[in-house]
Amino acid sequence: MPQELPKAYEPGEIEKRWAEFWTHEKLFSVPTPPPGDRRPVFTLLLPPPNVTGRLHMGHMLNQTQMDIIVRWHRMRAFITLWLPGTDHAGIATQMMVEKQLEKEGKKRRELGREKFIERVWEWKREYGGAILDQMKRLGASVDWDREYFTMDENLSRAVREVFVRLYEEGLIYRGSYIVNWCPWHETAISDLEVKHEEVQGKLWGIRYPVVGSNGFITVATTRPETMLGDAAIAVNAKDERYTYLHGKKVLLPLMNREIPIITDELAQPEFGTGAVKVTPAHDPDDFEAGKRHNLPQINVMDEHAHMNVNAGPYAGLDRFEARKRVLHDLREQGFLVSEKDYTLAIGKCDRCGTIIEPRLSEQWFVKIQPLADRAKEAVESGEITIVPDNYRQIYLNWMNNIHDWCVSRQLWWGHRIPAWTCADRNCEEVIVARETPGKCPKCGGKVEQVSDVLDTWFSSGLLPFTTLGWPEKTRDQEVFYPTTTLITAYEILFFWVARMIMFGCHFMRGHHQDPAIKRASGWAEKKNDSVPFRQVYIHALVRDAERQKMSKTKGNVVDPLDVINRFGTDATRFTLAAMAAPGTDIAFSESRTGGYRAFANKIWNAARFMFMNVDRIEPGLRPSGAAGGGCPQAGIAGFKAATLEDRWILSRFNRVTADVNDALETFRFHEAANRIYDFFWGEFCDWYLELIKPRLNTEFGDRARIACSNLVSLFDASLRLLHPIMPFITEEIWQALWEGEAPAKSIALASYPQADEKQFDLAAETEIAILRDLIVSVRNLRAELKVEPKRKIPIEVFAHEAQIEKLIEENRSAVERLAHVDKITFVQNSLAKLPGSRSTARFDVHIIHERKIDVTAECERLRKELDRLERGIANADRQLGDEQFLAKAPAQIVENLRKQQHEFGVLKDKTLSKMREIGCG
RNA sequence: AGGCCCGUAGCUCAGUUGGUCCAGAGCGCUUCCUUGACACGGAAGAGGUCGAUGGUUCGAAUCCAUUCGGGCCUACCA
Repeated sequence: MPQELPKAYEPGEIEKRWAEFWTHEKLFSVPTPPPGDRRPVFTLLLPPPNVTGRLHMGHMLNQTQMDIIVRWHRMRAFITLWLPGTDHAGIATQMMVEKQLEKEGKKRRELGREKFIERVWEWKREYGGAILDQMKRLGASVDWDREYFTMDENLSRAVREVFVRLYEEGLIYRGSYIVNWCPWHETAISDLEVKHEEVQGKLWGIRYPVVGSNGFITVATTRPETMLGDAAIAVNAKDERYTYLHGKKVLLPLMNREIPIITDELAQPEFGTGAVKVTPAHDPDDFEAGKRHNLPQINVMDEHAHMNVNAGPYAGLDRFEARKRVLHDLREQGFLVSEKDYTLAIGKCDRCGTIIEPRLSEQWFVKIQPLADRAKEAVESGEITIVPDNYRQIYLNWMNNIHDWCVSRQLWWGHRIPAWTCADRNCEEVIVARETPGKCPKCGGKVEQVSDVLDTWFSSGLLPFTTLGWPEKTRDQEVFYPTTTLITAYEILFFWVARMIMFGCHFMRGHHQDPAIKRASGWAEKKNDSVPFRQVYIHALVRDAERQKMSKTKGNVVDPLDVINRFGTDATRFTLAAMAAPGTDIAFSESRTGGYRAFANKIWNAARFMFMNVDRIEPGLRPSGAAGGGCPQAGIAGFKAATLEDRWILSRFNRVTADVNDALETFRFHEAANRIYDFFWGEFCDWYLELIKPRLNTEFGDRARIACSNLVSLFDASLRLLHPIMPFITEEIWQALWEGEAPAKSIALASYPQADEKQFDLAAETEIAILRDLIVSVRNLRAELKVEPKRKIPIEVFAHEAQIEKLIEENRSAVERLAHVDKITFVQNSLAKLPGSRSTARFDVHIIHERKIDVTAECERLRKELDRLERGIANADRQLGDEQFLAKAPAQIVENLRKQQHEFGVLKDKTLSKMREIGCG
């Protein structure tokens, strides 16, 4: 046992040491359980951080919560697998390496695809692991032996398999459609990757001359440059204002091209002039309209969003420069009829902020409806539960309005689409295959692989089964699929969670989890094992102290590693847990973290106190009755409840244990954390330790030995209770407590406390509450009467019942010590009216002290007290006089109210008599 | 345009299905204490009509409606 623990807790060295120990000893590695293993299983997939990622507060919160849940299950003897890995993050990683090249004065295209990808792998080898190293620092108890990377060969093979199967099932198609195009990245992106922003723009009115008349038709647009690609003007068939123009043509200004006037639902009579320009190559609605009317798709921009040859005189201009010129020319030529302010929502690229251009291009799509239907059903039927509940509805709403998913990206880094096209211009056959085809199966010509790669979320959506060996059927899948829980942020509910559900339900259809394991794990009643997880917990967003979203541009990002360096990982974890009430965002406050570092310090010093006593009383003492090896164990087995305070703390421990287990079951991390905090500090340290000090100091054996042994057993159990939240300090003290003879290699593998109802003791809790009241009352009086702190004073006590007098008598020395009293005298009459007294419904206490009380202050206090009591009595009278209340309220409530009414009555009388006595006005 | 969340002490937040919480915690603040686990400590204290209004109920911080204030997300309206 360490004789000399430092006085103050220094987390840095301790945390580093244990983090290394845990990974080095492979404590959290989970070999595949053999057939016949019937233990319960808990599986959790780490939402893979980007390889380019740096740890931020969101990760830290996410990982803290996951680690708490994981450690809690592991300590309750579940086979607990937490699977870590990283995501290749197509766009982000490619950008990172491009920037690196830029510094060397090189460009991606100069290097060529193959060389470039080599460079990315190099970069990945060099810097890719950073975030996982940071995770180790947090103590994340993941299985490092199973670490994956989404571009690993086995996962890549699975991606190809999925793509080919979906294609064969008709769920993937290729075609020319309008997609969100980022001109900066030069790639298509999905709807989800577009962020909408309200901006002040303009709405311009442009008039088009009607061919064969002197008339005009006026349309409105926010993007005038696209008029260069107009293919028609649409009016609504029901709009009588334009009936006379049906079948006519207009002359497209600037381009001098004739285009038809068509009738289409696209034009809504209420909006603007009721006439709308149709530009099929530059707007999704117009695209659809164009198809309905067989209009040409005139693309006037290239992949950089510069105008192309189709834009005639504007060719070569950037889109915004072109807009200026078009407007200028329209104005000069008299076609621009109006210009007004207009707020519009423009789409920007999520990553670079460039304004998205709707662009007509050849892309690959996943036909989403059949997948979405099953994914919706999995949640509606309760096969997957989403916590908090309101996210369930958000998920379903999204599923109901889902669009086909554009999965191709014009990038180099990623899973290349397993599709080839015949190089022969006359053939152009498309082949989708698992392996590179030798030649075109149709014409025998040479084939070229499609250059696009897949959306990064395509591969991450497969992880729940691909990390378990899919497409092979493996024992890992039987045991660990469906994964149990997913803990993640709302931000990726659609990007990732929804896609996992769609893919999981589709590709794992017909899968069955090992029935014995499923039953043992508590999922017997769930019918469907194709789902990727049984439950999803969506955690909050971490904001800064001012509730602002953290962002690099605002410069308000709190670096978790910086916080950890100052306060310790345990304190940071505890902060996040304690603030993580489900459904509400966290405003991260460092003062709070400071408070929890103090808590760690408190634990540390309580441990020093314990060790000091063990060394003195019984060196080599171990916690008694502790079960190792993660067997669940109720209560504290070896605890000998010899005294009132022993019975009390044992009861309290069991109640807190029940609450903590209950809270963790439903992801109420804050409640678990606060319960332990209040117990350890407010009850264990403030009262229990103080109460047992005299016993520890007795020179004669048994009393001290029992006290010491109880202390050690209680401490052991408390450490285990706290361990999931504060893994490091608990490991440090626990290992010291067992001095190399622990029942497990680590506290992480010891058993988690369970409540034992037999150890609940309501009587002890009530009695300690009375003694605490008495002690606090005396301290209170001392402070008010300004008794010098060092001076012991005599008190008188009047107890309402003999039992209470007996209780105080039996605990006389504790009262004397903790209230700094030198003599207790029991009297048989109320002391309530005496100055320098305090009353409760059970006793009056009076301190004998010559100092005059401050009458004004005392009267004011009494008036407040009286006021409080009278309000309480009035309330109770009103309710108890109400027949409806008596008839409808539960008996327990009525009884408690009666009791309260009585107690308040007693106290009111006491207060009044005292006020008369001191002469309050 | 639709949807969601929040508004409780100076600050940051708890308060699970309405009653035993007419309200708790941490930080901050005031007074006192360096008593051998801990000043990252101990003791005592001040501080809130739970955004506003109306309703449901025997009973509301907790449910409903309206309203004000703050935040967020989804959306192809020129």
